[in-house]
Amino acid sequence: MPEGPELHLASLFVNKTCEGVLFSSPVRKSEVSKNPDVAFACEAYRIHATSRGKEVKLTLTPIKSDDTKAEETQQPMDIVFRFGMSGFFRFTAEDELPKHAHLRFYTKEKPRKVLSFVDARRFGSWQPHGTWQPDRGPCIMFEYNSFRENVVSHLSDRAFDRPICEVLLNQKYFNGIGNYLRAEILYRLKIPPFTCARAVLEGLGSEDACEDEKSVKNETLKQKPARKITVKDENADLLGLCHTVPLEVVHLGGKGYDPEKADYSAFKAWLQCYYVDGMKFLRDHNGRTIWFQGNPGPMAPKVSKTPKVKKRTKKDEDHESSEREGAERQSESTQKKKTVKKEMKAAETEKDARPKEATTRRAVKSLKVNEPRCEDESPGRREKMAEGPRRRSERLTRQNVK
DNA sequence: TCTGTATGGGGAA
DNA sequence: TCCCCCTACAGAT
Repeated sequence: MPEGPELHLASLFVNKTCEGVLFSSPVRKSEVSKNPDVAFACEAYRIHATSRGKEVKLTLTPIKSDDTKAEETQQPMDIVFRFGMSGFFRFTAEDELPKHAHLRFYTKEKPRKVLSFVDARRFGSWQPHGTWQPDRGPCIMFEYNSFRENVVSHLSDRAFDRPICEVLLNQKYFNGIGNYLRAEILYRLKIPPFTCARAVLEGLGSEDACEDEKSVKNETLKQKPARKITVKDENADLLGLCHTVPLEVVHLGGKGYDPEKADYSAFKAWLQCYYVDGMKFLRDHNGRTIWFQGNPGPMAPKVSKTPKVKKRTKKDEDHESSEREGAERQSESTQKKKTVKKEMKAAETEKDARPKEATTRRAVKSLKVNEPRCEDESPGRREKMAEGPRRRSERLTRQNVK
């Protein structure tokens, strides 16, 4: 689900569903989550959400009653969330608690309802008494001017030595851009993804040429816009699109990128490049898939990386007789190391044990080598890969309709 | 049953 | 520059 637009839509969802709702402590955390407990003692409090880039802040505000003693008064608390790959909020009845609801806020009113932070993969995190992460830059959507200024004034930073597609994921400068947004933005401007970022950004001003248009868009955001916002690509530069393209997703009004939801179709139709049939894709230097059209650009990796093919260790090299054999052996040793670790983990964790056992069995048995693949040269596989999530989402949509 | 992939990012070397 | 944290799913075998 979560890039900047999804985080913002999540904050809108919280504010809409929790408007006028009183909550009551304790705030409960799942057993399995490694995130911190939220110690917030209050008989009645309200919840309000704000977003900034790829973070959401929940503010818990106590409601004072007449018999509350001054020394017992709970101060307001901010909890800052990052959603990882699968985080989102849901508001349900207590007996309909979603699977993987790792942090739960209960209503005061009975029968109780629950605002849950749901996160299947548990890559998400929260911080009680949290603040916006200091290393993250201004929000691409709602701090547009300072976002531009932050990029333009730091172009000498070595971070900009890298390909533009990789720099767009650097949250120090592009707080809110994620994998689908970088593909969509570069596609609109027909910028080869592996062009040096500095070369692309040099010459852009800290002031946006289309400022009037932007303020209109921000204005419409407060209400539900009557018409769809479309970007005039010919007028906007790359930094401009880093602002307007995510706002288009917000204006779609659904949940953004979330194949599990029935209203996913509007988002899917909005995508022009990411996972779209006929588009090319490559692994970038961080092992993430970049979708694009046309020329990949001069800084494209020589060999597209495959996550399963691990780098060889010195120990492995000592025992090698040839490059190929060595690579195969290393792959085995890496798998074995993983197996040991996973076995230990499976033994110590009783909750969620079944999937882990399956993983362990898999790891034990799978000692064969995974041949490197070059994705952009295998159209059959590419089509299948592109098709996968579509089929899945269509199936899920059908299920939802039922 | 096995493999590969997925909207992110912290931290070790 | 990597490995790792995790679950769920599609497709291959």
